Amino acid sequence: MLLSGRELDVLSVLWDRGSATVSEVLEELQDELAYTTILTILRRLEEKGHVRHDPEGKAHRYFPLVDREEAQDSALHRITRKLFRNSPELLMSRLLRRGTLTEDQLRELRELVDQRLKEKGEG
Amino acid sequence: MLLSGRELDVLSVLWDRGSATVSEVLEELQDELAYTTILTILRRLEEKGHVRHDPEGKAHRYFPLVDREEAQDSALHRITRKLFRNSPELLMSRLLRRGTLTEDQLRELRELVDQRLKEKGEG
DNA sequence: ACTCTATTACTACACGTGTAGTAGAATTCT
DNA sequence: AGAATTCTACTACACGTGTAGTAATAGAGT
Repeated sequence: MLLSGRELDVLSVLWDRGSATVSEVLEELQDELAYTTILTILRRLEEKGHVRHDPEGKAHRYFPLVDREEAQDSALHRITRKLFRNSPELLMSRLLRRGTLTEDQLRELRELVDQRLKEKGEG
Repeated sequence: MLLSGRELDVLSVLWDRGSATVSEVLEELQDELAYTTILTILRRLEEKGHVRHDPEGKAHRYFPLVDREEAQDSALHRITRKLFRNSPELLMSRLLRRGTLTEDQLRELRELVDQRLKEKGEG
C-alpha cells in the first residue's frame, strides 16, 4: 500500500473522525485546497480501494477501508528497507540519537522495551 | 529533501561504496535496469544537487553530496508528521509492538535508551 | 588509422500526483 | 416554482518518476 502525501492528509481526517464528507475534510485540513481537489483525492482513494462512501443527503460520506496501523507499518517497512538496510533496530537507534525525545518519553520507551523483553522471555 | 524509491536505490550504492560509476551501480542493484536508466537517475540526482561527478577515463564517477543520515532523518520526519501525529515516540512504540526485533536487539535498544537517559540527566 | 565497445547526452513516453475548472444534478431558500 | 447553493462527475494539465531508446563520442584493441 503506497499512499501519497495528500492521500495521507485526507486519510488522516477519516482516521481521526471515523468518517467524513468532503466539506469536513476541507475544514480540517491546514492547507487551503479547492473543494474539488479533495473530491479528486477521495475518488482516487476509492478507485484504489482505500476508502468507500455512503450517500448522505446530497453528499457522500467517506469511510476508510485501510487503517492507520496498516499505513504506518507499510511506510515503516518501506523506509526500513530503503534507508536502514532493512534493520528496524538501526531505524530506532537513529531516532534515539536525534534526541527529539523527552526524558519522560524515554522512560516510557524503556518500559515498552522491558515489556517486550519480558514477553520474549516467557513466549 | 525528497528522494524517490529508485533514487534511494542508487544513492544506497554510492553510500555503501563511497562513490560509483554507472556500471558499478548497475552491477550492485538487484533489479535489472537498463544502463541508461541508471544514467538518467544519476543525472537527475545531479540536477537536484544530491550527487556530483568527476570524470574517470571515459566514464563518470559519482559521489553523494547528501549523506545517508540526512536522508534517513528527512524520511523519518516526513512519516512521523504524516502518520504518527508528529510523535516519534508513537512511531517507536509501533515498531516495538510489531515485534520484529530479536531479544538481543531489544537489549541493545534498552542500552541505547539508558544511554540517552543518562545524557539527559547530566546535560 | 580503423573498428569495436563502453559511455554519455539527449529525447521520449506512460503513469501517478497535485491541483483545480466546468457542467450538471440535488437540495434549500424564499 | 424559481433562484441560489452545494455537491458530484468528468475533464484538464503540469510536474515528477520510472524506464529506456538513439545518436554521438571517447577510449581500447589491433
